[in-house]
Amino acid sequence: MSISAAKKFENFTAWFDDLLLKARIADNRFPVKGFLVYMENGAFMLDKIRELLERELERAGHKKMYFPLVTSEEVFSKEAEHIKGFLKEVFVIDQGPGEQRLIVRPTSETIMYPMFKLWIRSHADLPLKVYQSVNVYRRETKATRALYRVREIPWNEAHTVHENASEAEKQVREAMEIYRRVLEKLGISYMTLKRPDFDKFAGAVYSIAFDAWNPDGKVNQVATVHNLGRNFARAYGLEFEKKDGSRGVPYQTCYGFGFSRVLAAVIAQHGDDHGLVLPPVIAPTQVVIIPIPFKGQEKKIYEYSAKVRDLVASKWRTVLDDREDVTPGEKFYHWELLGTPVRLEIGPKEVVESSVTLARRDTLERSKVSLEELPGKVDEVMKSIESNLLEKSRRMMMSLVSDAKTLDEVKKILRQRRIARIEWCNETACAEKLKEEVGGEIRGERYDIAEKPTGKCIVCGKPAKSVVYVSRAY
RNA sequence: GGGGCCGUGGUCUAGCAUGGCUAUGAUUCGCGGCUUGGGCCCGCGAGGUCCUGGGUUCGAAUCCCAGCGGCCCCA
Repeated sequence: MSISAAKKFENFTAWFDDLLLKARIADNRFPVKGFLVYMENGAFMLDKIRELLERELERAGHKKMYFPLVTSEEVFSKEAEHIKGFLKEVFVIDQGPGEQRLIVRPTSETIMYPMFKLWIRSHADLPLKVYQSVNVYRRETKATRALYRVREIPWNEAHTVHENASEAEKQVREAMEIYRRVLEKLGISYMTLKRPDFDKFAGAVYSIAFDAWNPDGKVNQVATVHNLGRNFARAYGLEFEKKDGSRGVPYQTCYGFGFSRVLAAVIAQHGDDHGLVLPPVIAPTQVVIIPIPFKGQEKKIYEYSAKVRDLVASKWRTVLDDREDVTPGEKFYHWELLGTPVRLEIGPKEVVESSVTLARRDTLERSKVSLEELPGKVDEVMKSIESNLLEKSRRMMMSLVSDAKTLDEVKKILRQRRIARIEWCNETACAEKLKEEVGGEIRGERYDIAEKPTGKCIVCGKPAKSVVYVSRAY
């Protein structure tokens, strides 16, 4: 039994924007479009998400570096497809008359790869695996949305260089696995989709995206993994000496993970009518203790509450909410809004029994726990919340997808704010027609499992070549 | 890229059509009191470039133009 999450499905935008501000995650009122202020809870969670990801990247042998914010127009323009994809949305710094203009990174290929050229001499320098967690900047022309579509994008980008194509291919799988682990820890469910050619990263051989479900039916692309082949390597003159003494052009991959979109997914997938529901690993406060100080017994209750706090605070981020001008009921709502996973209520009864009442945020279930059992029980509940969030989110993801055999059915599914699975002939013309007719776009075919088409293209009726997913998107 | 709607204390909002009193109410915030197992109540107080700039007018939150910002729909 959990609280209703009806509000976010009824009017997602209002629910979400209201929550961002009330839960002190982000303030969208900064006077420049597409830029927002991350307040203490948002900043805290972004940092935690970053730590989770960086730990995984380090484990897999990536090295952290920091590259400059800018490059020159000339260097930026070397890879033809890439510049075509990004030129319209880069911010440009005008240094004044006679000085070259600078490009602010929309992503860092063009900034890193000239350096890779200097660093890579032989096969012994490969594989090269580096990453950085920085902001990138894109001058979005469409409407911006807090966390989902911003112009200052906090993310992590990793870039790798390999001797041959199969090593690069292997790297793609490693990247997918890293992202899977992090998203799973956060209870986020998603589909991994290989983007159709017309929608792949500018300059890539192919792109795989992590599309997380969203209550309004517009999928949220939280991460992408790209196999770059040798496109950039050729454009930026990367070369290395092979074991046999001959020279070769290396293969590259890159992958990006959007912290603000992942945070948005956490909020959107788990939140309910009372506010945030946070996975323990990123919750700014993990345990809140609420004393219920009856008249004449205040001292006893506060002292006991402090003792309980000391019992859990060494392991969990704990707050004893001993404000005296706020009623316990109001505190319940307050900490539920903030998504605090575990609440311990302490009144006269608990003091007498040497117990606490434990309420978990995801289901709001309450139980009595003795003091001796408390530390173990808290650990257990935290684990249970983590797995419950993931499980619930996965069930929702599955329930959102339906097969469609006609464009009308696709339309109907999208109108229900859901995701359609269709068969397609792989022709761009059909993709465009479909987009025009139904208002959603082909997001790609599953990467994690092979889905074989058995029928005809939903648009033109010719034999289908792939099974793809259609939805609206941020 | 095209179209529509909108912008009033920190937040939400009335007023705008048909220009005219000290800009409405709630919430929030501060102080005091009372309460405390789900947003309690009472008193006092604070808080406004009515998005910005220009125009029309004796007079603009209100009408007109431009810009900035937000939301929705279509492509």
